[in-house]
Amino acid sequence: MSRTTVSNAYNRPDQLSAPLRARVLEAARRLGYPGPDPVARSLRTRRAGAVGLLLTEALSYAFRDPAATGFLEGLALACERAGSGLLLVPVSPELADVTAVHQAGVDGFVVYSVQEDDPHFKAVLERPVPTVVCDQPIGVEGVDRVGVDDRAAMLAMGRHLAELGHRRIGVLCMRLGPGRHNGPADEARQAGATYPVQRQRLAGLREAFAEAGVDWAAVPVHERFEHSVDAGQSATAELLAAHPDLTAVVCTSDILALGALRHAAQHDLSVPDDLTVTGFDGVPEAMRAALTTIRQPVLEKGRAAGELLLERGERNRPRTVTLPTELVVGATSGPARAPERFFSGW
Amino acid sequence: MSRTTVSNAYNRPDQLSAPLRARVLEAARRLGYPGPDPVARSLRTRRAGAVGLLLTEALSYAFRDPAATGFLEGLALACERAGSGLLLVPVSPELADVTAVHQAGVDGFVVYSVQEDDPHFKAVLERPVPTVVCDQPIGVEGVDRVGVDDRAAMLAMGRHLAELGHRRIGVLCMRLGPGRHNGPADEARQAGATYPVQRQRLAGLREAFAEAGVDWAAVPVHERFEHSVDAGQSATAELLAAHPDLTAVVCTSDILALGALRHAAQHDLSVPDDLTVTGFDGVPEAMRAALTTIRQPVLEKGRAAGELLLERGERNRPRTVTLPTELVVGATSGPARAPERFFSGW
DNA sequence: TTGAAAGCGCTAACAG
DNA sequence: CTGTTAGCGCTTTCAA
Repeated sequence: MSRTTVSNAYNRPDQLSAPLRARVLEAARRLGYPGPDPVARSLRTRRAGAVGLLLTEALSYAFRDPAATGFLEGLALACERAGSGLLLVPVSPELADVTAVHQAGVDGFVVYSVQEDDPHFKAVLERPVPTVVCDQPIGVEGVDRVGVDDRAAMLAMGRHLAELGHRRIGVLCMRLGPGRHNGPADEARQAGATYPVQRQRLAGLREAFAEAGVDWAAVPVHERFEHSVDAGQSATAELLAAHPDLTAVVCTSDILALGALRHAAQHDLSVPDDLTVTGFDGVPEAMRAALTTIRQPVLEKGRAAGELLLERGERNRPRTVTLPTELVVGATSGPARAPERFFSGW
Repeated sequence: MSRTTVSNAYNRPDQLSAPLRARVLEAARRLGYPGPDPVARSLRTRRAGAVGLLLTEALSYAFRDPAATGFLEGLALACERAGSGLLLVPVSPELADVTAVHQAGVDGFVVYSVQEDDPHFKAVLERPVPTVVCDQPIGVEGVDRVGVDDRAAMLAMGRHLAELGHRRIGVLCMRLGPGRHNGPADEARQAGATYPVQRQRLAGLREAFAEAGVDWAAVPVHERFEHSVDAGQSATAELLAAHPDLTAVVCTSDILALGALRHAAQHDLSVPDDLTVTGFDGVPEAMRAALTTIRQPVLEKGRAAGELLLERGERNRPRTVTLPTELVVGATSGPARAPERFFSGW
């Protein structure tokens, strides 16, 4: 009996008679043959049957960030439908060890929100497989992208706040660039941010307040390396200590905003009467807290990224998918309090 | 120049001179050679560099269940440390299509909480790679397992409730066996449960109440196919409608218990004065709600599973890891209300 | 240090 | 319907 016959027995049941196939499978079982080796098959067919996922953060962090899990859920959905596996590539974000990217047996990569010039990302680009980026980096040649219009979204948020009379605002943002920077981010650092998404969000906000006649140079922006509720809380404390006159804290993520809310609660600041707080993302926790935020379709982003990568049948399709966002006015934004009301407790 | 030299240039820099190596790499770049093909390398070295993960539920569900994400986080941590990828195997839980398991190029499988006789699990066992099970199924020969003592944990919970004077309790449990069953689960169904974890938890509870002289046959057990807060809520409504005299609702998961709490809140039942509610797992949401529950180290489970699979150096290691659990008495369990206090509003 | 040869396990042409 | 042949791209002895 030849190898072909056995191979056919497994892969193309219609190419041989049923009894013969049964005989083959029976013999295989008797001999303890575990079926075709998937790696050898992949080598031969030039198809790994899996999509690689590259994240900025440590793999384990992704499961703690609700926006990331939403994305993962959507991506997993798309992979399921296509019968493709999802390989989480184990990169140590601080380390520039790229072997994991080289070692990944995948048919393509999805890159989720990584820094410009990320070495792992560069390694991905060198691999001869298609790549789809979600969110960041932007404008990489030959690479499809799915994301939202961060600038426009934050512009809408800024206008909402300006309409409410806010003129003295503070901003909490996520990591802007290299280094474990925590604290105020001056305009130079803002301009040099290697995370386009943060850059865009700040730009949108700046534009909205420029319309209201607010000088951006006077707007304090505080950066946090870690993305967590705790980080948001401590950053808010810092921000308000330095600028007691602020009427609103604008955060570039819901997680940070939840930290701001926690600070407010612990310091008997009434939201929104004493302080307006806003977020970005629209994660479940934030919606439960009635946070004023920008909702973006995180699950759809994952699904779209997966589909872009897996359904490569049709050429000439859009190489960029921009999903819609929505300003959700919750219970944490209200009219700016009168200028004379100060709080010494900060 | 020979293949060996090129291979060495990539894999064993110490086997050739630095200048030669540079020359090779330079030439590779010039010729557009993307580096060694990971699949071919895997075939040759007989190492895929990835761990496969098999879940009961659809891949996408895993990201929504906090216990599962905790497990994933721990597993991802172990994989990171070992430099191994984590391949999420796309199985459609309802479908018995096993090809995804056959197709996965992995060095081993981690199986998370699947049913006995799950066809995907069977397919995993046929693969000639090591396998580690978390939670379920139990007692599979030649397969390592990490889990907790579900029976003992629930025994402790039952005793806690019995001490508080509860005698008329109702139980909400997760899927017990095949079929989309929703509603009361009689003793036959309980005994025939194909999910050992649920079986064990019920057994522990039964034992505790037997000690208190309660006949298990009189304890209503309601099953839900779906594992969600909504399911817990509707099951609680059903349970209390059929048994208005219950003083406690014992849930085999926090998610279900959160649903019970929601039902109580929406029906003006005071917890724990009118009704005691308990959960299982100790997920963050539940701890925030001060739920009385059993805390189990979900992250550690993931990490232990990964380590068991990846650190196969030492032989004669324990083939089973049983992690500790802890009864956490929160604010949702209190003394049973007096028998005469009934609620007609149910 | 470098090169030649062997083969990991499989599938896709093609010929019978 | 079945068998023969030829690689997929790599690493690893082993010899030069």
